[in-house]
Amino acid sequence: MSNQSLETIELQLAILIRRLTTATADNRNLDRASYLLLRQLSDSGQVGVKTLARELQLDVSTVSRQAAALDQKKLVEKIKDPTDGRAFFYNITHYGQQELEIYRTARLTSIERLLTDWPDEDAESFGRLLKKFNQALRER
Amino acid sequence: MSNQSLETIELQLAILIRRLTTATADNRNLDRASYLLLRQLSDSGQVGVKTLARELQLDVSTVSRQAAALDQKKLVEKIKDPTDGRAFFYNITHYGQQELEIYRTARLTSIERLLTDWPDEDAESFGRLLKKFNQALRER
DNA sequence: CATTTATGATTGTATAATACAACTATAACC
DNA sequence: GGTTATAGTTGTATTATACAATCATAAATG
Repeated sequence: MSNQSLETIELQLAILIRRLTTATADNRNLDRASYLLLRQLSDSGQVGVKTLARELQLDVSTVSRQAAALDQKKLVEKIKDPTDGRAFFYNITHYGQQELEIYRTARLTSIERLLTDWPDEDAESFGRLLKKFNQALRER
Repeated sequence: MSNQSLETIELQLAILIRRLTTATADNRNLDRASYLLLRQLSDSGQVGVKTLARELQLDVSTVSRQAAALDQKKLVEKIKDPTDGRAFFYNITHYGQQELEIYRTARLTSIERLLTDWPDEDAESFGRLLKKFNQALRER
């Protein structure tokens, strides 16, 4: 790998993360943290915070608070595990599913706006490489 | 642009930002915020917080605090603007320059480790596309 | 030239996202 | 049945950020 490429990636990642931290701070609906948690629940529902924390690679305490916040807003419901007195399941609610879709669509739209004049090939590569990079981070 | 690409980018960006927020939280030297500020000072030194805030697209108050922290650690020095009683310059110190290099090298190394078996072409594209995306974000 | 307005910077306050440590309640193990 | 492990929550701390208020000085205005 050329050193030039490496240096570009290093700097641009630093910039990107700062930019996105700021940019996504200004939403009134779902905050970024809740978004991924809600997505995860929408997919692999019927799990507790421990499992979610593992899947999302976050501390259990973090997920516990985020899940409590979603519960508060009626986006999920917390159900006692009948077979284990310590454990709970979370289920996304119908309302949660709707809100998730709304938020996701808004995100898609705003990203689409950023990419308006990108060649298809660039958009395709960017998605693929982001995914590949995340994979590498996850396995690290 | 295919909807598939868009959806991939949307999700992978959300994951990336979470991952990097966490991953870079555990360094003892320079925190991420200081890093970009210090880089900026290393390049375009002799400017005050207002200019820095504009360049970094951050609120002035944020930069003011970050700069104060760098000053505290002797990584920069704060100099009164002789021509304007309200204003200051910041200059990176020799020590600051050294620390910046050390930190940057460490970052390069850890990213390089992630990309070990990436084809050159992928690394090159990833850097180029990140930069392009940041550009789009900046101009938004 | 005196008053008002604009500007550079700092500080107070608030919020979001996170981790680690301490704790509670229940289950599993021997 | 006592000890250890596990699911989850809560207390506390840190980092990064923004917005609003404030301070001091400079610039503009009449």
